[in-house]
Amino acid sequence: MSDTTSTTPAFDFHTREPFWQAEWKSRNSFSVPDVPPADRPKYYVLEMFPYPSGQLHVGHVRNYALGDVVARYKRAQGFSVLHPMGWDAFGLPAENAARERGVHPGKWTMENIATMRGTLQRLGFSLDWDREIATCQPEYYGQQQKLFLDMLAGGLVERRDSSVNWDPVDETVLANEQVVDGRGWRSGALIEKKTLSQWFLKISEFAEPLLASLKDLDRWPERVRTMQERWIGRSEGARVRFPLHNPPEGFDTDLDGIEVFTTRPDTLFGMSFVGIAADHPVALHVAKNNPEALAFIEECRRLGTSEEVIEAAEKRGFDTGLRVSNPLDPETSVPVWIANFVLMDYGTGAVFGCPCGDQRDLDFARKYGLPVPSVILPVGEDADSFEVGAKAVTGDATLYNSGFLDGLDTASAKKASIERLEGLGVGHSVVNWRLRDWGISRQRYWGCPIPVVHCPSCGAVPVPDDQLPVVLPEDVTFDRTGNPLDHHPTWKHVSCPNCGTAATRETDTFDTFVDSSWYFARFTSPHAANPTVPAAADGWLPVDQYIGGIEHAILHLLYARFFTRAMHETGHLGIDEPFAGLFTQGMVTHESYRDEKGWLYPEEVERRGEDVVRRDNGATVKVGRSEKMSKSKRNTVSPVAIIEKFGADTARWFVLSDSPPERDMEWTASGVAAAARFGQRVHRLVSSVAARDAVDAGHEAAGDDLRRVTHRTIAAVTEALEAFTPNVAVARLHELTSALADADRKNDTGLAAARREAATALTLLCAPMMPHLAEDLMALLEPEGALVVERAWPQAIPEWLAVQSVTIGVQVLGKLRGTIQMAPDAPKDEVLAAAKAEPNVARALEGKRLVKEIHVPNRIVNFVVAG
RNA sequence: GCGAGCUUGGCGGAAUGGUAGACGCACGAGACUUAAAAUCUCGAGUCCGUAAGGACGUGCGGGUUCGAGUCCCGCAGCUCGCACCA
Repeated sequence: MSDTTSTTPAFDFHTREPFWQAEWKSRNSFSVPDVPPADRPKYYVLEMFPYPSGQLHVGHVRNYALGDVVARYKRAQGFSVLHPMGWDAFGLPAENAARERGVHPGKWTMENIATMRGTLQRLGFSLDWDREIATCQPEYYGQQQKLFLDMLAGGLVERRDSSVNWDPVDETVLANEQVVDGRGWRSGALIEKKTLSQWFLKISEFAEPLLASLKDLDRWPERVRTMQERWIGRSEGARVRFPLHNPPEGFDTDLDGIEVFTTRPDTLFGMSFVGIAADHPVALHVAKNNPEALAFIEECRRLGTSEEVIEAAEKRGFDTGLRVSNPLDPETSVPVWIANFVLMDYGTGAVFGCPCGDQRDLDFARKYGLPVPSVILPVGEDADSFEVGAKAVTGDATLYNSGFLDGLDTASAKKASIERLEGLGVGHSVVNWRLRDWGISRQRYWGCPIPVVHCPSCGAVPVPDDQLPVVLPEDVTFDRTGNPLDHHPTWKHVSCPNCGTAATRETDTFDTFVDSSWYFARFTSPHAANPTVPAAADGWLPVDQYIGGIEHAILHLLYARFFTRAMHETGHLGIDEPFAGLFTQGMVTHESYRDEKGWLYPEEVERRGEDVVRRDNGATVKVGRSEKMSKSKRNTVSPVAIIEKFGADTARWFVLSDSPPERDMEWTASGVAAAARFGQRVHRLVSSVAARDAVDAGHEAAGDDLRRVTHRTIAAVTEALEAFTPNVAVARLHELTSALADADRKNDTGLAAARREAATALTLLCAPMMPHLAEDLMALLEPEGALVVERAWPQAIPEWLAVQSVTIGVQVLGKLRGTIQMAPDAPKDEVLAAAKAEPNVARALEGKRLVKEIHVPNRIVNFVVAG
């Protein structure tokens, strides 16, 4: 190899990368047993599994490269590492493909999986492929059906009516995000609200523990915890019942009052109206014989879906003519309004309006000329002169004009008012949660069948264990609207497991968030006959490091946390929290290019000096800012093309360089080229060392400096990987490479041992990022030695971390005036003397009186002077 | 509206309260080459100065400190999330 000319590429990734991949595979380098071995600590690294959309994109490459760095690093550190991969394989795009192109969702999905698996494997990730799972396979979803039935038996599931977005043209239910301006995204039809009987998981019963244990997730990003906290939405207050003064005829007895949730019971004396949601039972009752009320309600419903954002500021209402009395002040009564800003699905769907203490109530009162009684006095204001203006009172205040609450501060008044309400039997303190139960029924084909049979006499009957899994029928058609499961000729017709009479299967399938709520547990025993195997699941879980996009900060992570608890309750897991550490990585962005004809792909343009031009005709192209890659702007890069042109190691190295992983990173052609260049440079250098420097050379003093750099680099890279900053590790490896290049140029055999040591360290330290190159280099350095994947992480020797001399900055009044070289830990008086002797410092001190001398050993000297 | 995060050279970024700008990109100069590519070396925050050196400098304004990119208070801009949550 020593006579290699500089024109041939040193590292032929086209052949070497597949070679090492095959080598790892044949040695089962990345497989681990279902039960973690007792002789080593376990480490479970997991990246969020992908939806098989068709092609891997560079965002995936970044996600999985990060995870692979962790996995390979931990493996080298002596951990037994579980690092599995699978597919979030159910979902709507497969059905859309079926409708648009006539391809069966299963076929479409499995083909996509094959393509994407191929790309992942070509990237050389250290995955245990024997554990691969696809959620669309009965082996997986059948176990999910068991989990569901156990939760049903355990009282964690409920069937109840719920309203959905119904597209009357496509005859399908739409998710909220599929409803655009009140119309179906595909059909354009006006969406209707339709009430269906649906299955719910009782996540709200877990609101308290889900909230409480957030504080223990100290290796989660603060903002994810905050988002979940707000989503769960605990709020303390009171429920208060307002008796109807003038109930209209025909009112049900349970409608003889209006129940309100409030966090401000202390402001009851400031009440000027009660607001109810458009869908509130009282509102609906009023609308029965009041066309105007009905018209207003219908308008509110429309606004609910379409112009919500535009009209957000506009408070509107309708006076029902009903009045309620104030329980704390029974002599008074206030009107009941239907108000568009009151939500039916929060609290009780009714509020009492205290305009002086709530901006919305104030806006509403001003608009409709309702009174604004002043009951909250801001600290420092005078009761006789204070008036509420355009802003409601918030912040520190005391109550006044409020009977027995007068003079109390907000907190005391809340307490006192609740006590009074409870004494009167008209209210009580409650904790209200924003989190609502999780509706999991979807009227779709491509999902996990809900394992229930509906019998006319027995009702909803669980499918018995010996009839599981309930498998999706293959022979379905998408040539008509609606759910194919529903119009399948035979599938849904079964006999009741209970009584044997003719019954029908549930044709709804699970929300695909269910599939991803427990896959991390299934990975620990992916082929077991039960959902989990306790020794495996409890041995490997929790996931030590979970890595994925911030877009899953709330739903997926919250559902997975809930599911883990539910699986604990039903005996499938022994833990409560699935993910001990969470890392959310940023997006990959790219410049966009366009000319007058439209957007251009990056490969259609090239840089010429300052300009970017079209490759085909040289015309100048307009360059847009770097933003999230999207097909519509054509600012995408294909991982497959990058691998073919530069190799997997280059792609991996590049996505780990420069940008810290939690931030967005910009994909640039020059950055990829630099990564490729670096890999080749390392290969040239290490080849040179391997060819020239004897394996058994002894260390000589000439190599001391290089040794120090080597060990400092080992320490620094280790620290950087521990801190999840591979970009910093990359920088340190550049430095080691430069130092080795300097030593390589010197024709000094005294450097031989130090060069070998540096080359070996460089190889091992690069390995988590560029594993194939590292194997090639190690094979050059030690042809008979072990593979890199079988080697331990290098250890920095403390002796060589010590520096020979330190550069100490010398400041005068905090301004740097010079630097001095000193032996490490030199005595203070020597350092100060040398500092004063530094010519530039001496000049700055001249004629000044020394007030104070600051000395931070090995770092800085600061002279404080006067005069 | 509420909340979180971010703001450092031409660009991406580094920096336990202690020499700001490591490392990389782009750029410039040079070496090698008939030439180019590749490779290698050197340079570079801005301004003043031939230089030595000096002034300024981490979004803006204050503060704490011998010393602030870093800590505290206020403000602005950008990004993201939630959004009439009673």
